Amino acid sequence: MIYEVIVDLATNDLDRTFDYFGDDISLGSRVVVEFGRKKMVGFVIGEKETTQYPDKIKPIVKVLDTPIVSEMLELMHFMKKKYNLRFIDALRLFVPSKMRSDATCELQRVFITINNDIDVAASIEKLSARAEKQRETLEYLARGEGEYQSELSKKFGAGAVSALIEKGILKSEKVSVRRTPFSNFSCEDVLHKLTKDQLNAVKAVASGSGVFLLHGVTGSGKTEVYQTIIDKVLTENKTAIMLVPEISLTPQIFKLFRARFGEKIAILHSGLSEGERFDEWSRLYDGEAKIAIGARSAIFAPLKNVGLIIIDEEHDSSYISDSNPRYDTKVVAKFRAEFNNAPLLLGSATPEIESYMKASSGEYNLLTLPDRIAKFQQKDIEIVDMGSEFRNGNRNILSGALVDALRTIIDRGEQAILFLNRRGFSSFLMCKECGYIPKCDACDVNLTYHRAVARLKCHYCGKNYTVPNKCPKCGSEHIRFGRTGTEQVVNYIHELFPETKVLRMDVDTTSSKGAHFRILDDFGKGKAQILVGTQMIAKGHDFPNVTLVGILDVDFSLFLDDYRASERTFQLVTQVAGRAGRADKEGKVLLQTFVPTHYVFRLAKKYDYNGFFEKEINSRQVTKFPPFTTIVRILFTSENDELAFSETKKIYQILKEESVKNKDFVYINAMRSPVNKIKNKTRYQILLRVYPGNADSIIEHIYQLVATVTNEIQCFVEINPQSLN
DNA sequence: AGCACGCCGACT
DNA sequence: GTCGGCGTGCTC
Repeated sequence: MIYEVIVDLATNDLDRTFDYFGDDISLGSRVVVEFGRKKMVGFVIGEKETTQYPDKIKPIVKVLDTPIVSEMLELMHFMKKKYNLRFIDALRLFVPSKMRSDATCELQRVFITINNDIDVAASIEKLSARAEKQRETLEYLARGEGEYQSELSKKFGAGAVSALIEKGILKSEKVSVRRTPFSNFSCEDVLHKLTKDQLNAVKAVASGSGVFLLHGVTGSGKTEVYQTIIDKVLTENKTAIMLVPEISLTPQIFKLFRARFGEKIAILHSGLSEGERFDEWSRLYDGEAKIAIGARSAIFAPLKNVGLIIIDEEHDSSYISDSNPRYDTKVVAKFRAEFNNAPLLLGSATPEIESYMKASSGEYNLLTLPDRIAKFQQKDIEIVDMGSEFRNGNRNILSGALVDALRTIIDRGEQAILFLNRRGFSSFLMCKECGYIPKCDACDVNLTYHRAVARLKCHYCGKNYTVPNKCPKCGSEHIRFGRTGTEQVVNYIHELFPETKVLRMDVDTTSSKGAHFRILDDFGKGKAQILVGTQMIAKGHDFPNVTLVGILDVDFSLFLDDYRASERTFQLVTQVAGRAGRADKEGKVLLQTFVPTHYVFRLAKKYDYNGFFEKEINSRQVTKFPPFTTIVRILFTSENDELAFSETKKIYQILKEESVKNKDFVYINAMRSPVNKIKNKTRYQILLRVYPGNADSIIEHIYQLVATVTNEIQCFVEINPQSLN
């Protein structure tokens, strides 16, 4: 038989199969082949009877293992087409990196059993009195059916195990798959504890297929719903994948799911070493673990017979991979769910606008958990007008109201969280007195200040403006940009309350491994009364003693040059506010802003997601932004500026011409990329917006066009990009 | 990505 | 004469 092999090299001209011959090799096998005169690892992705190259063809040297199942081969083809990936880009996502860095690392694990013709009791007798570990090992094995060598060595030491093999008492064999016997258990005892809404959600998802959107406020018990449905799925002898944002993969979550599902879960997160990741992956592949829990990449978990996929905090931007290989986890999840005829459950307190629209239109099934469970209660959000603070002479980072509130909780011995926005770096102009922000005439998008040319630019259409030195709205001269860092806030608090301990959490303080958890843990234990931090303190942590949450500079996120700025801000405020949620204590949330009347804040104050959705969806429709259009960005990068320019222009002109004839084009323009030089490479971009109906075919066409660009220019196509830098 | 082949300049 | 520069092209 002729086999079609993809070699493990990521270059465009090797993005095709090479024919080799061999016998009885399964598709998806990882093989060693001679490529040129080097031995290389590759993947078998096809087979056929004949080859076009009968005189060149070589044999497959060795079959290592078969890590890719047919579902993943289909997913590979799907992702290649959808995201213009190379075969190998997709394949690499499906396999732990250890299997590449270490080609000899075979999937087969060594399984140890007691030799059939051995009398256990007699053997134990014969062992030396000092060989206690060996005796323990043998006794342990006699009770079960056998164990992986790695596990056994962990328990009794490698020495004891190998000594017993040496004596011929134990038998070792390489196995590629071992099914752990599945224990049936009932989840009836859990079901009766659920609220009516939770129960409805469980029933709907467990008996259905398609996409479900679970809209439940913070503390409404989404986790219970997830766990119960996973239980149900397991009793049907199926498997489940649960994705959470990387940042929510806290020890608390591990504990919660370990307690419920024990060894049946495998956890994949960025903190794992190559070896650990490989082990967890293997446990899923072997069928030993049935539930994969992890961040984005866990969607590629090697599970068979998937009965459920959950994406928690579905609005989180980390589900979109914005560096190579680029893909949208939700799209991949939908593919896998459909392939397995399994439900896909998206959960969030503040769903993505696009998801909620699909839920309203009936494309997704909407499930709601409107009530918080007893121990949680939403606290009032108080809006503090920083403009009026400023006019009254307080130019500090903290408003009078927030300082008073801090004093109160310090006196009571309670805790506070102060939240700052990490994205403050993006510089836009704002009037400190009236909150006016310059916007682009054509795009209804906030302008960004470019220091180099001292002008304001629109990142969506490229139009630029002069910088006003007076506010055009109120005439104030206090129109400027600026930002405050966590460090400044900490220093200021030290000045005000020298006795009070403060912890700081941001990129600077969490760069070392585990620092993240340590800071949160210290704060949880009460080692500090105030925690000052960025984005990373917004999620999932539950500190019962926190009774005050201060949101300091969320305006920055509101005025990013991003069509999702309002959405992101609403999500952020809702999420941060949820940190002060315990019912048995009084608590409040203070939100400092220069634009107190902005609808995002007005609606967030009332926790009114539906109101926000209505407002936002209207504005998206009017301004023709997603989900009513699809944004495509084609980025050209090169050290050769002239060439990059001319290639950009060439592609632009082709597309421009098409856009005149094609009604699906809403907008198209070419420009220098806002960050127009990175590592000495100039950057140009073409931005277009097209109606979603035929977006796929237009995008495919763009992929073809981009393939004609000379190799000297790197060219990337992004769909609904997260950032336009 | 490697690794060959290949066709010009400056060396014992 | 030949050693070696890295441009170009191929790997089933």
